[in-house]
Amino acid sequence: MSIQTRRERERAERERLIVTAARELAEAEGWDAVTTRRLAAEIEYSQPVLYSHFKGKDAIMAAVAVQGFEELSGQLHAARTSAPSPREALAAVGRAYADFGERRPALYDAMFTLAVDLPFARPETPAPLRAAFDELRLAVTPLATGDDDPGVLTETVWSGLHGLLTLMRSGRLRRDQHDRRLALLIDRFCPPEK
Amino acid sequence: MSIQTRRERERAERERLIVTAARELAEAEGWDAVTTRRLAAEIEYSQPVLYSHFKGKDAIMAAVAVQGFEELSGQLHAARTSAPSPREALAAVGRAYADFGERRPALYDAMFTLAVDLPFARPETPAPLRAAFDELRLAVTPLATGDDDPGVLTETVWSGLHGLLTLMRSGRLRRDQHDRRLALLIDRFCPPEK
DNA sequence: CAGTGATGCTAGCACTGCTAGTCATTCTGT
DNA sequence: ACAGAATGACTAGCAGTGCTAGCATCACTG
Repeated sequence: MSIQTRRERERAERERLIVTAARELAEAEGWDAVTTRRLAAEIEYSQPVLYSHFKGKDAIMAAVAVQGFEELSGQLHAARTSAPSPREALAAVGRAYADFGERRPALYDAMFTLAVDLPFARPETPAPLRAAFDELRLAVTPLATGDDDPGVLTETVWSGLHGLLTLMRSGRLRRDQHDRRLALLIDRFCPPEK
Repeated sequence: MSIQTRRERERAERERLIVTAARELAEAEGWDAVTTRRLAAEIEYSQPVLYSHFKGKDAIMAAVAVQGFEELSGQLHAARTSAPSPREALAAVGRAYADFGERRPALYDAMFTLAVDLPFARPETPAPLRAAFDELRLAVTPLATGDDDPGVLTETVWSGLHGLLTLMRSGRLRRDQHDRRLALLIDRFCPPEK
């Protein structure tokens, strides 16, 4: 029994090792540098070992993405709960989201642009994904007006943030205007001040 | 002289053939199906011919993207000018933009997510790109309030639309709520009704 | 101690974007 | 009109990709 469990433990550990190595390599040199050969060399195992843990490269990226969601939800939570008002909470969460995308571009891509085999907005959505989305929702809903559906509203704000990030990161938006765009977006999703 | 010009004409024609073939192949089967071998077979020339016209695959995709911008700006223009009021013009342009992204996903990706060697928001930005952005700006600016900078405002609306499209198309947003999100986004960028 | 199953390995497949070098065709200068 | 130059498309190949079949070695069981 003990041997079995040790095996499983070692196996789980190696799986974590793979995910961590993939993540670090991606953050350091971008996803293009994360090839199965390179990753195998990094963990000091042969290439096919990866496939005994994951179905393929996509699955490894999905696992990295889940780690990313954990980190993101933590940062959104911190930003939200340390703001004095709902208005400032939304602004802080928006900034935290944008900062995350800027500081961890590879991670962000795995979460929001590349890997597709993660189920979003579904019953089987992994917990970290839910948690991150919930943080956003908790920041958005206090500012909902009238008959806005909280889910739809949150998705729309999220889309705005995502669009700002991706278009800027791909060189399609002027970087020096980023803060103004971000402030403008958030402002438009706050009810008019009285 | 005439022979020279005929040569150049044939060459230009073949270049158009390449771009068209790449575009049609991408629209039919996605960019993954557009390999240099496949594309060469499609135009009934050998592979290296592509490299006598374009620096590489990216350049071909960029050329396809430029075609996409021409089409997009035409559709945005039609939507904008056939609307009776600025408010409805913006809504129509938003819908036209979203429709374009839905109907021509491969083209949209070449324009807004993949190819990077196109200069955006710069002095040397190709005309079709400018035209498309201008259409958006012409729809957005009439609804600007106070001290909004038109350029920044347009970029922000654009980002919102882009985020909605990309997140939905990658399966991260519920498809059935698309219209509500789009309406909500547009609404937030219209000044409060009197 | 022989047999059995798990496990990580080497080798290789089919494919990618891209390029070097060859060869036929066409144009140029005398 | 003909030798020489140059253009241009081709075949073949390189270095790399994700992934897999099959083998050899090891740890454990009866």
